[in-house]
Amino acid sequence: MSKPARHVLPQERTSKNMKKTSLNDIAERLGVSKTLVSLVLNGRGKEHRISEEVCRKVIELAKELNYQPNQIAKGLRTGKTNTIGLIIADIANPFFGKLGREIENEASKHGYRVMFCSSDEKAEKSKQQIGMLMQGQVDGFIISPPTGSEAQIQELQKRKIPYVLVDRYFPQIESSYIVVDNFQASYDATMHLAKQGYRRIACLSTQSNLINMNQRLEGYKSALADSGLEVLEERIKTVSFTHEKNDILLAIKQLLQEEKERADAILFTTSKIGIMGLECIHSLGVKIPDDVAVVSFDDPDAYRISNPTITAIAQPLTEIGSQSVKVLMELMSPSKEKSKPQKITLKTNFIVRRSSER
Amino acid sequence: MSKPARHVLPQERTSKNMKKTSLNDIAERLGVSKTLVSLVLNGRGKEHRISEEVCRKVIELAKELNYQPNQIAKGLRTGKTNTIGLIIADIANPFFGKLGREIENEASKHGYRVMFCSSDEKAEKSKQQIGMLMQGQVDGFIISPPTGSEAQIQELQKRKIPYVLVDRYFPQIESSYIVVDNFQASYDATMHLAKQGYRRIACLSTQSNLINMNQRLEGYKSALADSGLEVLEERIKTVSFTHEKNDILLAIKQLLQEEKERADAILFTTSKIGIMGLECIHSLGVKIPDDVAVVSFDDPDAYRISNPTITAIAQPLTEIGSQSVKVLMELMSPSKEKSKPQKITLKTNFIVRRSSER
DNA sequence: CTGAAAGCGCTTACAG
DNA sequence: CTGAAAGCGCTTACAG
Repeated sequence: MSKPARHVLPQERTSKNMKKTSLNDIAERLGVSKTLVSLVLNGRGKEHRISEEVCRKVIELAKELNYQPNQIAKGLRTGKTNTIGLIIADIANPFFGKLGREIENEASKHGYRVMFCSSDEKAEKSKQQIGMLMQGQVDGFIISPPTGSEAQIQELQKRKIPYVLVDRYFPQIESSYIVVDNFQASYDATMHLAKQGYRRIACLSTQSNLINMNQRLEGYKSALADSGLEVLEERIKTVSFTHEKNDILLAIKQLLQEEKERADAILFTTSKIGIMGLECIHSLGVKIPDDVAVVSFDDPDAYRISNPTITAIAQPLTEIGSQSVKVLMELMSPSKEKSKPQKITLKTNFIVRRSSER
Repeated sequence: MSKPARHVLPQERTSKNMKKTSLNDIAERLGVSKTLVSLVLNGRGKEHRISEEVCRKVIELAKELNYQPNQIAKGLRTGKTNTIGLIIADIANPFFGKLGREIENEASKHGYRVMFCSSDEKAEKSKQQIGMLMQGQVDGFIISPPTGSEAQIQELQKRKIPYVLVDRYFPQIESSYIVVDNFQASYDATMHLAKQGYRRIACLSTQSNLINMNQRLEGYKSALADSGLEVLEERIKTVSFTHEKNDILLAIKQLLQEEKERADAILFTTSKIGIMGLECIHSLGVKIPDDVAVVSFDDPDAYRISNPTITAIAQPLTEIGSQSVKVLMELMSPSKEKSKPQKITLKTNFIVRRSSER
């Protein structure tokens, strides 16, 4: 009885990893089948009425051999990876970093891990990243989709791959999403400035047609109108993602210096712009809030230790994170195949600090 | 000729995913073997002298069917996942967020993805996370090991699982690591304060015996000694990870108010402590640098927009990130099985700003 | 109560 | 130049 020739893997196992124990090892040592071991170790022993005696033995040996089920093999068999793909603009941006952390926490409660990709707000990048992760690596996605990524999202839709959008969405595509009420947040912030007596309120935003940014602009404009203030196009500046630093300096100079009617307040629509904007303001020697008041979306650490402290529109990151995971979990559960997309809009938290005092 | 009964997966495939195309689909449609298709699609057609005609056909059909190789299946077969496990304290902490981003960038150049876990500096957490990811999910680890995680690292060592440590390491364990010269950085920063004429220089650090923190303390003490200044234990305060906020406020009060000989400068050994510390200092109405000078490790955005701007010890995050991936890649390459651990110490960048001006 | 067998989608040593 | 077959480590429908 000659054994059939054993195939040898390219990376020889023996030197590496000291041969991890597999289901088979346990089965052989105990003289039972893999089936039984698998059942027992998955806690389905009782249900299959396997004797307590046998169960105990299996569990003991598994512990002794420090058995760790190979998730890859499990994944191949079951079609589940227990992994979420997270596509955001930049994990180094504290806004997304904090969001990522909240998603990690909630995912972990459901037994899920997360894989992240930074798209830098570039549609080509997110397309490549989604494509890569779609190759059987993740069970679903949480995505903050960049400008121009509609087709990718539609592709996910078409392929019935579970996903939820965060921070922004595409109105023409039926998706689940978790966002904040950007219009209201922006409206309230601008009203606050107007009530404090500021008359020449400017807005510095990003050059994108993403819905969240558009809504922030609209909220700003509406508040001006409702306060009897004029909406001047030259007080609305937008900056690109790529040359942000220069663009912002230029915009702020125009807002504060070159015009006759210089702005007496600025609304920043993201913390990234806000932080750079504040640097520019300081470098120009302009005083906050005496020369110009400042309000910004998001609430990074920097705004609390800034002097003066910066009035902020804080987003409920914990809730955005946990809700996005929860909704994704529902989409991924086999039972709820036909459930409607969930569209969740959360309130922001307006924190008045010294930068907008009169 | 009755077909053998086809097994049906629990999650019925037909409704989901519209049956992704597999190697087999292509092979069948073309009337060739899976082997051939696999070879061609992996660019090994020439090498195996498969006719150009056939190669072209395979590649064409693959494109047409939008074939995406199933990475899980590939992983099971080859034992490689092309994924790195990243264990850091907290992805929401901008220091680790930026590091994560750099690691992501470099990993992507090598065709790798990254999975992150936040350990909150808790050994139990990192143990659980490493254990989870070790179940065939990642090819190697980049870890910022918390206090008390020596055994976990030794376990990786024992199992010959590739890993590299960042930010800190355990001197008693032979590992590859990428760190900065913490002693020198701290020494230089303290000397800078001494040269500016500050005499009562305090240090606020974390309650941990991690080597990086110890070295920062040692650098501080050495510089005091070399400047002819006394090292007073009551000027060295440490705070726990859990109650940081309260601890810091208390420590700063003690440093600045309750003592007769109040501190005239403070060295913060992390940006997390630094940011909270600055908040406390502001809330106490103490002026920087007139009442107390400030220097901090790390260089978050906050330090540039703070008023005054904060003198910082910036770590070369790009290089730490890229080096850690490069070293890990070497460890994971089958050729270099026996190479010695790489121990890399990088220089920090001292940025003098207004918070330490005299 | 338990086991033999199929199969997830790949890669690769081997044979021709 | 090409294919049949084994096998990575699991899970599960089916048979007894």
